[in-house]
Amino acid sequence: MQHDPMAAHSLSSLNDPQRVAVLHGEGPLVVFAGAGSGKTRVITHRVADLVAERGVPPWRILAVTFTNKAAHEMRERLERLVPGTARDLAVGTFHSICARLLRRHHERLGLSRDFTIYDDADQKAMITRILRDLKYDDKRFPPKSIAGHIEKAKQEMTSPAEVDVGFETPHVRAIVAEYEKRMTAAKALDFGDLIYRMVRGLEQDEPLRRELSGRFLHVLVDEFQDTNHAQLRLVLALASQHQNLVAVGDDDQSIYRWRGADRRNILDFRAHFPTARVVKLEQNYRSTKRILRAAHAVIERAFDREPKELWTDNDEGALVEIVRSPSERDEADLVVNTARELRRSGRGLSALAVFYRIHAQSRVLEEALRAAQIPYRIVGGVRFYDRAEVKDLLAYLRVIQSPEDDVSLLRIINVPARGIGKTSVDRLLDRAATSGAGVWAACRAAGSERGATKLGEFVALVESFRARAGALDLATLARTVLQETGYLKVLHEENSAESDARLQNLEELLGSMEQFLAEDAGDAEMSPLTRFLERVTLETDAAANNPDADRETVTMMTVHAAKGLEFPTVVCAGMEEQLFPFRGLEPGADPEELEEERRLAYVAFTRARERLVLSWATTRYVFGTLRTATRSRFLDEVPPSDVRFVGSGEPARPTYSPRAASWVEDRGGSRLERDDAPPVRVLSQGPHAVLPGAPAKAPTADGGAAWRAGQRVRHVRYGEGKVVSVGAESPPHVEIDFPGHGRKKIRADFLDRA
DNA sequence: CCAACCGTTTTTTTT
DNA sequence: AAACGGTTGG
Repeated sequence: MQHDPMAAHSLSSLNDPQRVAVLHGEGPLVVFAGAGSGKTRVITHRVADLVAERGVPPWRILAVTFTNKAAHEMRERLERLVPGTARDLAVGTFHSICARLLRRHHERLGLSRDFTIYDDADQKAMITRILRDLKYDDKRFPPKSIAGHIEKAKQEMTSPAEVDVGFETPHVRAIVAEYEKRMTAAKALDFGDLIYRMVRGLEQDEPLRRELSGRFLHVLVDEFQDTNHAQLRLVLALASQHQNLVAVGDDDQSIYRWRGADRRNILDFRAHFPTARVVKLEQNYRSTKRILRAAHAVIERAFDREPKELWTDNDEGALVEIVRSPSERDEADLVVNTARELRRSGRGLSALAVFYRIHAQSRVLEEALRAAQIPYRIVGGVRFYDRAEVKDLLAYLRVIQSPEDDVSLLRIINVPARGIGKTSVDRLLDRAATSGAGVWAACRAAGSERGATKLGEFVALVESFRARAGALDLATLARTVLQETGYLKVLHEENSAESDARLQNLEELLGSMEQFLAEDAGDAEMSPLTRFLERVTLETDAAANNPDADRETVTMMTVHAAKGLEFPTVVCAGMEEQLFPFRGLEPGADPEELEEERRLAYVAFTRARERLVLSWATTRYVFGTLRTATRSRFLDEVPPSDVRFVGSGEPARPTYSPRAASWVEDRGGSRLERDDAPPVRVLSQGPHAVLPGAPAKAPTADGGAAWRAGQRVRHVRYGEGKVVSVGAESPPHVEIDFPGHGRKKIRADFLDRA
């Protein structure tokens, strides 16, 4: 292959360990890549080098990423480094790669070519129906926990038929066996199946393993610390022939244990591959020295890590701020003030990210930002593809693709209402359960009988769609469905703010179909319909398709969503015990839980480039009741010489105890100095400023009459809306129609006149 | 078959 | 605080 000037230039910009990782030849390699150490550069440059310098065809390189966003980014970066090659690179998440391989080799794996992928909600619906048919109490056997057992078994590569859950085992096994049976009948695979089936196929079908592991000359896996056992087995099988496996990750940033991720996969890499080369990337290019010291102080207290310490040539930087607020409202004001500061200084709002441990914390922050008219954006949260109308349309398309898909069929059988009510559906379900032939077969049988006109019409409707599906393009087919089912008509007739929002969402979905068709490269093996459905089930990370990602806004997200990102200024909100760390505090708790919280804090701190603000509030509403909080232990671990305490956020007379490797607080017996002492209540601005025990703000504060239908009102969270009805309860509630949010029942003293 | 009403639950993180 | 699920009454 000829010399690529771009690649050559890039090599000289790499540091020594980075260059070793990029130029590493054959054989296994594990790269411990600390936060901000240029990990993505190493992976993309390595791929580029393999293609441009070593002449490896891109389709013979497999790159596994953690998110779809990361997969897209890698493709884009490779395209820039070595134009014309990115299209052929085999890159994707574990799930998308397995889905692709399972389809390509469906026949020998005993799968239908156009299998459907069930997400968690579909899986739950399936289990719920099984419980009903098998007459199990869904209180005693919660569908979520059954789903958990199934998921866990597949992650650990044990047959779901062998789940062991203690004394309930026989019942759970019966349910799981029925689940597997019906999934097969429905031609559906759940998320766990995608990996589990592929691994089983590879391990049991030697020719297949030879074919695939022969194809992939090089296998690279990013975020290796977050792989689970099944994923490890997959990687081992795919790399079995050439043994050119590169595992990149950071055990300190392993934050998905709860989802089956096992840090041992990266820590014990050398046990799997005794000849593996080990590279550690420890130079950090992102943060100031102070920020790194703060992060290191937290992570060095973790047990059982791969020894390493980040260092940087960057400046010492500003002190880390630890801010104490009397309430979460005041904490939100801190965020508002920080945003205003950045706007004033010309840095802009996009320089600011706010992290929290759980989504529920975003509400107060949103209210404050809205009230201050500061634009913000939430990463994650409610997903587009989770909205009811979107799921309805997708369910229609899935039924058109394969009517055996019971879960989708039952979702749409009476949507929009077509006179197939609960009684009819129940009769149908009983019939299906008795015959064992699936719901669609039951529909067809029952639909042909007299007295079941509605059902017959429904069957005819679906069949007419199926007949036309091949001739119509995806978007036209979807439009036809919306029209001929009357779905659009019903929404138009409803003519409310909510129905408008739904129509808009459907319009957006149709738009994304058209875009998909335009960009689509085509695939001889799969129809566009199949591929589109697969994509929307697998590409659920909100960041992947965010149109306004670079708008000038504050960004807010959970710490999990922040992994891999960086911002000039980071505010970590809610640094309190029982919130962050959230778990692992109960006496009998698994110590690993607290360890994971610690790594989560490390991830959060290391996102910051220049300024890190750690905020906590002495009181906070949890489940609508006021809770007194204590500072997070992680705050106490940051060296005080790197900290500026704001709002008496400092511990009372701290003494460092190197022995215990933690900050021990000497409260000197003075109750007044305690941080968890009753706070002096400072009233914050805004419509929520209500003294505890004081009468709620009168809804008629402007001296007018009580609330009445048709009135325009404003809510801090939902914006302007129109009163639909006024409740008689106390405290008074009002039902409001908010454009874009639908109908909400809101306590009247949380409203202002618009 | 629906709206209204009640008590209950939510809040970890998500491919 | 507000959404949700189940029940009941029209």
